[in-house]
Amino acid sequence: MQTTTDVQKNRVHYKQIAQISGLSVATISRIFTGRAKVAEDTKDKVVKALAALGIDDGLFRIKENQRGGLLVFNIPSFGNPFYAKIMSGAKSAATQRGWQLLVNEEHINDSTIDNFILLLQKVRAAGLVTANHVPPAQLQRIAKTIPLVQCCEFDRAFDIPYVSIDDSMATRSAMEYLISLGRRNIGFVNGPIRYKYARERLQGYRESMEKSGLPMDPTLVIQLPEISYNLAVSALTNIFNTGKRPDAFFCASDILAAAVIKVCARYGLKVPKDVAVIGFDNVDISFMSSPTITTISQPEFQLGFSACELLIERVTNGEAPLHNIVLDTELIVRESSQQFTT
Amino acid sequence: MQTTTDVQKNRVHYKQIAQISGLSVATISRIFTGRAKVAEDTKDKVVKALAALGIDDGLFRIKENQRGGLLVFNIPSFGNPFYAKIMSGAKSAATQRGWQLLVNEEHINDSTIDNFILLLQKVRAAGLVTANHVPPAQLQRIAKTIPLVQCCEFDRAFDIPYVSIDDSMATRSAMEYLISLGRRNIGFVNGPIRYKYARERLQGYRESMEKSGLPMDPTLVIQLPEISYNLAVSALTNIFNTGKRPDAFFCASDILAAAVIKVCARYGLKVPKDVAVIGFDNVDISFMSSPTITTISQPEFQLGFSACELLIERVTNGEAPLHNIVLDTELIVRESSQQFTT
DNA sequence: ATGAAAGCGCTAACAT
DNA sequence: ATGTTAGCGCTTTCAT
Repeated sequence: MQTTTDVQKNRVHYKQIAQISGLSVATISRIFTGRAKVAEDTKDKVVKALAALGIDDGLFRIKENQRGGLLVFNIPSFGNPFYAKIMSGAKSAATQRGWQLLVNEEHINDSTIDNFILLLQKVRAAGLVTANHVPPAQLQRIAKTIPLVQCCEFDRAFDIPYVSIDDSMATRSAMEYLISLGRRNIGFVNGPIRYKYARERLQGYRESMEKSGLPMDPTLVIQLPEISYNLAVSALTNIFNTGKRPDAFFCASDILAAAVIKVCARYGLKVPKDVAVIGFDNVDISFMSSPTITTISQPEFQLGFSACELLIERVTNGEAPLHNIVLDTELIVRESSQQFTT
Repeated sequence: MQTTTDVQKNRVHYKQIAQISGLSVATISRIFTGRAKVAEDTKDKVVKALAALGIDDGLFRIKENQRGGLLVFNIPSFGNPFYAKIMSGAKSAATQRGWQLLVNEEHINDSTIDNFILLLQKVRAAGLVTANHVPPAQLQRIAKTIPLVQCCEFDRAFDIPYVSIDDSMATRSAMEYLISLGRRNIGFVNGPIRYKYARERLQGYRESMEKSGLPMDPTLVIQLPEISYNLAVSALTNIFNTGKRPDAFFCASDILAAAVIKVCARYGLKVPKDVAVIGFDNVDISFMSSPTITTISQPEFQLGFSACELLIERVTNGEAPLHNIVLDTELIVRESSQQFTT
């Protein structure tokens, strides 16, 4: 037996297959590693031997086993639908090239990093994509352990490649649109500031307000400790209770935009007439809600796809030159910001 | 070198560690397998040796490596938020017991099964939970390959344990509630009929209608090929275009309920006054939507947790007696079904 | 293309 | 608790 902690029992050994098929263990080894030519006839013998051992997937395993290994995609939360399409994209890229991809949900920080690295070792992951915010110390530690690509959220510090968007620019385009509609008293509902995307969106918001000479009301800038509908509802209720009546909200997530719309309804404010609302991510909720939500669409599928491609490149090509990818976003105008709705 | 396709390079060998630490390979082996006692001093030596080799996670790896292996949780779609909490539950159960859990998204059928089994082999999965509909042939094949537990969706055919709810009963309770509100002309928007849950919910719907002596209009029973908001909108638009005006809809998913509400709004029908709507799953959208959606809540976290527990039991305890778990559901009444809303 | 046999990495049995 | 040594499974080399 080998390294494994031996949880999987009843493992079939080459010796057995060799005996049943009348071949040598060397040939069996060659077949499964795919590192040498074997005759079709010989393969057939092995397939039959496997069948006799109650393993019916022999043929495929033989054909495909020589290809890529396992990649892990880590996300902070299954609950945020933003990641769904990203992972579909990543999975496509992996499958196309004969690699496997599995997904892990974990907030990576000082207290979880040990177990996380253990996980990567245990499954013999060949590479990792993170869509998380990872504190610098942990990021560096991971990068030492395994080929790494950052997706969406990233840190430029350690020359780790990333695939992302320009959050600041995307935010400015949405803000300029809001301002062009005549909105002046614009609030901002943001996610956790430890995320780079949150810092960049905040910066984009500030720049747009300043550039247009609009006064910024700090009480209208909400920093939530996480992307949470309920937390956003509470925070906005507090604001409205103070009597403030902004005429627009830019939100760092569609989920937060949905919360704004809900609270507006409770206070008898019409969206978009009284309050225009813009979200971020173009998640399903943005077109299911009433009114439908104007939002910034990220190329999620492509983000995941490119991240995975980049990772495979790095895993196979050792020390390829570092290159990053920045993809375009798109403002999708829906009911929550239009002046006149049907 | 061993079995591995050798994608991961630069592997550290026990011999190296032994030389640097001045110990024997046997001791290194003992430390990593955890199958024998080793002195703390000795461990320290190894930790230092690992550090010298640029591996900084040595200590933890040593401490924890003796524990469980890898479990895989397979779901049909990342896009359906219903699975988010299930996976959190499963992950908790795994972590508590020192097992690792990764998630895979795959529709399992005749054309994907080979690659899927290859995946399980490649990552050396010790066990599998499926939340998918898996056709009988593929289900049997998987069960031969690896310890298996079914979660939510299941097939009784091959004595594979499952953790689920009573879909038929849950549906009847919702239907009885609708009927008690005086609704008589009740439509049903269902998911793909290949899913057992869809068949059971349809049956529950039929039984309730019959029991109450209500006439069933087959054109008001919609079978969608997948849980899709857009498909539901189209189907409902067709119905409303024919002039039909049911006074309630029971939906096999909150996503479909959201679609009903949207289409009702387009046709000037008030929810719940003109049309009462009930969904299924208590997904986030159900309380974000306006009106909020009455729904059947499943104990998602517990479903995932129990499925994972059951799996670990089966993996470790070989031939434990088969036992299944059926958990309770709860009807959560919200605005979309209440006669008088604020 | 295949087998025989040597080599390698890991584990287990035995001795201390 | 640790080292020695035998043994096992897999890969690779060499010969055919």
